[in-house]
This record gives sequence, structure tokens and C-alpha cells, in this order.
Amino acid sequence: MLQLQVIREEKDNIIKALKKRNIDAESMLNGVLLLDEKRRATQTRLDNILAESNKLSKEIGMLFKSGKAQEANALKEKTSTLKDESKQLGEDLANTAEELQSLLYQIPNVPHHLVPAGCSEEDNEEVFKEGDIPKLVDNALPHWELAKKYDIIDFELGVKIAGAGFPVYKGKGARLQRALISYFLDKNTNAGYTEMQVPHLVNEASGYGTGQLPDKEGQMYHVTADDLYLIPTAEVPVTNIFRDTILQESDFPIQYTGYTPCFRREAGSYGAHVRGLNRLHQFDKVEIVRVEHPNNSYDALDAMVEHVKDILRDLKLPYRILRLCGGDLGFTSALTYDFEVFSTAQDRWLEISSVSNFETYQANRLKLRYKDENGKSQLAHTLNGSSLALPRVLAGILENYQTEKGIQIPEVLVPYCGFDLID
RNA sequence: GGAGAAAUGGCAGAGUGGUCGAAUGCGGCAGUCUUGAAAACUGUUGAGGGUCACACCUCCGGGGGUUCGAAUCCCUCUUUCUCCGCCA
Repeated sequence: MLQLQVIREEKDNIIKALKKRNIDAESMLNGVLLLDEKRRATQTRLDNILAESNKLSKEIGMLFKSGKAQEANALKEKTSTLKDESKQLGEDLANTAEELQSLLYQIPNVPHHLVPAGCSEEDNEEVFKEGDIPKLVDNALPHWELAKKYDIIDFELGVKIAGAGFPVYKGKGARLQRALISYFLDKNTNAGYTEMQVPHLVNEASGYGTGQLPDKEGQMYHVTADDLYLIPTAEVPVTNIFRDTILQESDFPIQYTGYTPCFRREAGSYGAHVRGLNRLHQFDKVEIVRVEHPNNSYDALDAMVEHVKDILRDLKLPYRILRLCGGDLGFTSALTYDFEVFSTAQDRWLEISSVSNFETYQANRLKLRYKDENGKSQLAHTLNGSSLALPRVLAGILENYQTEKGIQIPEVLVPYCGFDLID
């Protein structure tokens, strides 16, 4: 959520920057400013009435104490009109505040100046590319065929138990999955991230805190009996650790990592691009989250990008990094780098990580602040990234590491797997 | 799931209708003393709105109610603790 004060001061710049998202925000922002003014005016009137009535109440108290009941009762009558007025104004205020709030929820984050304008993923900007695309055997297979051939992932079995998009990993497939999780977590903790295990269901307030609610509730599984949501990413529970928190400057940097399954309804997805592991309702992901001083958040973003690069180098997977354009940028993000692994057998790039700086956008919703050197509260910056999302990494490994003898295991994973070949 | 108790500032803990945004202690910060530190002493120390700055307003788990006036009384929800039951 954007800060009101910033909208007041930099409306024109915000409008300009939001054009990169192909949004004309002018009328929305004007609406915000109008409501803001109305809210403050109402608040002032209400405050004055409350002040008056507080004063009278005190006087009444004094009069009763000194035995002047008659005068006190006379004053009581005066307060009743004030009471009516304040009740009315209180309702007005609540309505205006709610209207203002819901309008603010509709405005996405302001893109960073590096974000290119653009409409779709076509316009994302490739900023880095590394790793050799392997020469595969003739008749190389896509991962869903390999999964079947080596009996390591059973999609049909998942359909039977839960539905499409809930695969069952078997034998060496399951072990490889677990190996990846352990390896990612070790890699992250060695880089200074503290490992956290967090709930896989969250309440409504947490959904609002990181921005999944109110707009994207259709993407989350909602447990209505208890009004809880299955997490679509560890970002939600981990970042919400800091909801309603005031940090000291000395608390920075905060670096957390966590493994969780992720649940996404993915309503409306279909076709070849969702085959196999490409898009699932349940998948595993290891996430990194940082809370930073505003002065340091872009250095932190760079560090996160370098960290993910390092992992992909370890795995020896060919990848590229895209800077997302305004049209593809997530609602809450100011700047996002997507990592994509090249899937040789599918001849396409698969997104395996998304690393973002949200600046104060989430912090404002979370009320995540720190005390600056003058002792004043300021909003912190939040960042997160996948390191990494499992299924597509697995797809990339299966496809890129296939040989005539079987699927080789990347060297760094062999100690975690206990085998070096799936055959 | 059943019975009982409780929820107050960073923490501990007073406060049962007006003078309470809230005693006191600890912690934090600043100062005095000291070569420096510790101890001791003095002062200061919640959040939000509002204002050029004050004033002023709101917040004592959440929501609602009674009252001229609520941390304090009533209703409701949530959470925590104790006992019982069930259980990985």
C-alpha cells in the first residue's frame, strides 16, 4: 500500500511511474487525495466535539462532587446533542476511512526507475545469461516422460488422491526432492540466512499484510471452516513475522529462509505450458526473505540475485535473468528479477525464481517500522526471493542431465541424495 | 471437546466508574561522577491521527453496549494458563 503522505507530495511522479504498468492512475490518486482531505476534515470536526464533550464530562464530575447536582444535570442535557453529533461524525469518518482504504488497496506499487515499460513477458529485459546448454541425446524426452520412464513422479496417482496438479514423488524422485530442499537450505544458511519453520496456513490479517488479500484471494485455497488460507508461498508467513513490529536500526539486516510447500489454485490455467511439473497446485519452495533499512535495500536485492546465481552455478544449469517490465511486474513489487532455467527437452525457459524488492509497500500494510537515528518511526523495506522453487528445478535437472544410461545427479546434490544416477 | 482463571506500555506488575495514557520496578536513552567502565544519583522513555508548531483527539486483547463520563460495569469473539478427556 502506498503511503498517503507520499501520494500527497509526489502525485505526478507516481502517475508517471505507474504508466509503466500501463495504468492511468490519475483519477484514482485524485480520488485518494479527495477522500484523504474529507477524512481529515471529518476527523477534525469529530475531535473538536469530543474535546468539548470531554470537558463537559469533567465539569459534571466536579459538580457532582461538590454537591451541585442540579447544575450537573443541566450540563448533562447539553452533552446529549454533542453525543448525537459525534455518533454521526464517527460513522462518516469510518465510512470515509474505509473507502479510502479500499481505494489504496487497488493501487499497485510504484515501479523502480530501472523497470522497463512494457505490456507482457515479451517486454521483459534480459540482463544476464550464463551456463552452457547441453547437447542432449537424440530423442531426448521432456521431464514428464522421464518421470514415467524412471518411475520417479506419478501424476496419475496424485489425481486419484487429490486431483490434477498434486504429483506423487516416488523413490529416487522423492529423495532428490528432499535433497534439493536440504541443499537449498544449507546454501542459504551458509550465506547468513536464519532458517525458520512457519505455519502453512495463515489468517486473514497475514494475507492482507503481504498483499495476497484483498485482490488475489482466488489464488489461495481458503479453509472456510476456520477462515484460514493455505499459503501460496513462504513469503506470507515469514514476512508476517514482522507485522506490527518496530525494529531498531541495529536489528538490520534481517535475513530469513524457510522451506514450505506452496498451494496455488491457478484458476484458469490450462494447456501444454502446464504439463508435468510446469504448473502445480502444490509444490515445494525454499524462500529467502529480508527486511532492510531503506538505504540498503537495493544492495540487498543485488546480493540476493548473486546468491541465486551462485546456486544455479552449483547446479550447473543454464539460466538467464530477466528484469520484469511494468506489465509483468507483480502488484506489490517495485523491482523484480526473474530467473529462468532453460529446459532443453521442452526448448523453453522455465521460471524458477523471482527476486523482488517491495520497498515500503508491504511494510506499510504490515506496519513494519524501525526507529531512525532521531527516534522517529520509519517504514522498513521488505524483499524476498525463491531459492529455489523445486518443481521446475527438478524439471530442468531431469531434462538437462538425461543421458543414455539414465539421469545424472548434479555433483553438489550427490552427497544429499546418496546416489549419482537415476536409472 | 468439558470445567475454571486470566489478557494493561519493551518486560514485570498496580489500578473495580471521574483528577488514568495509566503507579511502581526492571530494561532503554541522556547527563552527573570516573582516565574509561561499573555502581550510585538526576532526568527522560508507548503507538497513531492532527498542527508550521502547539492545542486537541484515539488506543489498556478484538468488536459491540450501559453511562454526562469506562482500563474499571454488561454482552460477544479471540488468545493464554490450570485441571479433565482425546491424540502424532
